[in-house]
Amino acid sequence: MSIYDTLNDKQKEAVEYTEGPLLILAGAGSGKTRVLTHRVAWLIDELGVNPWNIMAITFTNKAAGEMRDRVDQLVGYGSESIWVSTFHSTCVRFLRRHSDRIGYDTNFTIYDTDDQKTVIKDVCKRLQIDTKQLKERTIMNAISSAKDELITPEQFYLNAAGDYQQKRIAQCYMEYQATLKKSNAFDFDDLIMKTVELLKNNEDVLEGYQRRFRYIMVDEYQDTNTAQFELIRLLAGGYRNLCVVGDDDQSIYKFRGANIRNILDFESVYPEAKVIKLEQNYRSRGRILDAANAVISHNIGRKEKALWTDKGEGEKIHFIQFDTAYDEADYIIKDIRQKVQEQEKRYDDFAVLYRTNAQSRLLEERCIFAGVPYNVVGGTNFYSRKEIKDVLAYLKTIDNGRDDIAVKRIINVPKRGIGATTINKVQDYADLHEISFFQALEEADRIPTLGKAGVKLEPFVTLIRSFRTKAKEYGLGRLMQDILDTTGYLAYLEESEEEDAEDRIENVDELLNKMIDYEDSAEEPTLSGFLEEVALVADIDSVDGSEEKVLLMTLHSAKGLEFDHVYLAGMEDGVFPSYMTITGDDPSEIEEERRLAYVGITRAMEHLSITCARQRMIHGQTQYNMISRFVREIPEELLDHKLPSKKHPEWEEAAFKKPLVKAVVRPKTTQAEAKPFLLRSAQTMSKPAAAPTKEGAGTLGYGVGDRVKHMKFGEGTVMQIDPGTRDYQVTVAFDTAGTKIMYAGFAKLQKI
DNA sequence: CGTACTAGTCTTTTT
DNA sequence: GACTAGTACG
Repeated sequence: MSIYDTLNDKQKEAVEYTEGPLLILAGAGSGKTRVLTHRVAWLIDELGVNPWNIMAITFTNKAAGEMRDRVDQLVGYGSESIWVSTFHSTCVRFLRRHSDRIGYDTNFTIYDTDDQKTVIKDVCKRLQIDTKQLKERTIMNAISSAKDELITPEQFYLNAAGDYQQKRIAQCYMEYQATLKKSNAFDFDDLIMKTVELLKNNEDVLEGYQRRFRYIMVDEYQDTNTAQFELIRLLAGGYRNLCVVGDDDQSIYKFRGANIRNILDFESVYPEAKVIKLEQNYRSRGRILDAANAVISHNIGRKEKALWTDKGEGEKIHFIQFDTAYDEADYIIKDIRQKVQEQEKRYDDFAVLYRTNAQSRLLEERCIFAGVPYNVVGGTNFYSRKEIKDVLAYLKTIDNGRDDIAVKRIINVPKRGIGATTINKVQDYADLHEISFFQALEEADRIPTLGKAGVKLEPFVTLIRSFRTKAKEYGLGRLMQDILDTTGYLAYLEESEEEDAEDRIENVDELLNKMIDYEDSAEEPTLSGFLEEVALVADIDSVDGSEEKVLLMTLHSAKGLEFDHVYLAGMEDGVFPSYMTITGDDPSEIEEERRLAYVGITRAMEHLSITCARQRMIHGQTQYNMISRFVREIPEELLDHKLPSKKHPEWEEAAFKKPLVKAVVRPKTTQAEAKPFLLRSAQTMSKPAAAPTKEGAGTLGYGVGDRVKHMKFGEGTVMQIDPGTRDYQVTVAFDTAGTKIMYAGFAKLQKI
């Protein structure tokens, strides 16, 4: 009995077809990871390929690690020398070796989105761009998309032709790129684009890698962008043993430049390519699969596939609509708790998926309230916290003195009396002499404009220099500890009056632990190595599936995972599909959302619950949404409850009438109120509960002359109500706090 | 130079 | 509602 006997015919074919280009169209749950790992095993065991000659590119570090583990289990040796990593890590490895070929030092820094924004801001200032007219965000997105498409600043400028705005962006792009180069830094997109540049312009380097990587595999191929495709094309250019695995129906990263054409056109780029479809699903029950198939069939321009399963139809899909998002969250969490208590389930059998990170808050709250252990994936990244970025900036400053952003970030943290004026003067000097910011600091005594302030700079320079010396003899852990002590950063946190000071200290402590972990586990621990690992982690990477916790995450994060019971929360038009895509005029965006729905549904193995709410707060405003169109695309017989008819929907009609005030100021719901609408009386249902975009004056619940109560200011009298652009401005004369003008939505005044 | 307050934006998703 | 950038003031 061999390990390959457990594969079906198609899977086996894909495993054994090793020579030449191969496209595996793997539907959700069709065992593509099994195919990939067995394929690697096959290459090593049966064909005697040296693991060193195999490269596999995955989407996340987590997937890479899992792949290595599984190959290890199959083969038992050699898995450590297979090159398995993400696109970004792969490129960093190339660049660390050869970036001097394209004019960068090999100890470059990686700029994250925050750093990018700082640079862009600076660039805008220099180019005198009015950021009200041309937003930083717009510029950043434009540059990022350009890089995804391998468009250089010069090409961008040419493409702009007569378009003034585009020309301005092109100038920013040029200036931005120059700044990065001066700082010896790459942004995320550069990692790919510059690697392509490196390989294209250095034939010896390219040939070296082409010879080494005889077999290349790419997972989640549907989410690659043009630059990534070009990278693969170059690397596979020698042997052409390129195997890509993907599912066009699961392409959900168009906003990040993913080019679905890469999968649809694979056969035209590689005419000799073999195509194998994996259509048997081993994950989900029949009804779940039927629902997924029904939804995705509404998309046009996809590769026809028919997923099937022999697992039996399973139970119906559970659908409930609630009055409020609060009720929805309450129900989901209590339902999970009940199932764990009454059935033999573990908390990690459950996942709640939603469209936007903001939706996690309510669920999290309910978990705490109900005592349900949970893990939120994503949201605010650990590494984007202020205190973490500060400490990292110290490390970056020590590692790469040309990283101006890092230096400027910490030059006055903790306070050293070095303000904006001084920094600007130093920067001017640096610009004038074309040196880095730190070099300018070192020459502070030669900057005449500084005056007295210059004295404060010297200790800082000495401090950093001493760290650099220490960095050579200390281990990483000790270095960081020393930084925290010597700079007084820890003391600065400890003395902070802020409420979350303790959390921050914990976070810094956590970072120290990670650093020590890294030092212990890495083969050759270096500061650059640690910083790059930190820069390239994805939220999902840190998720440990064996913990007994409910997972809360976005649909995007859930890709590639599976759970016994999945809850899809917030299935409402305006939330999912998002407001942006509904109101936008690009129909392909709805299709992308639909693919996301498909991904969500197919995460479920045994049970699927779909929930939505009539009313929810978005950006601090109450919104009233209809049931998601995607739910309506599921055949009714697959659901356990009928959907309310769309023709005379009492409650939906209400969505266009004026709302009740009560709906806005809502105290915590009791259990009894949290009943799903299907169990409610018709009377309750007909209650108009909905909302035009702006609240009418009548909806405030009070008028001029009324006595009202405010949480902070106490009682007072309403003097005036003015319609503002978004919300009403209310002037209130408080008995004790004086007269205040405030926005009605924020003030939460209650009539007394 | 540092702080405290105000106004504006945001959120669709992320390596 | 939360966060951030920008401004006025001490």
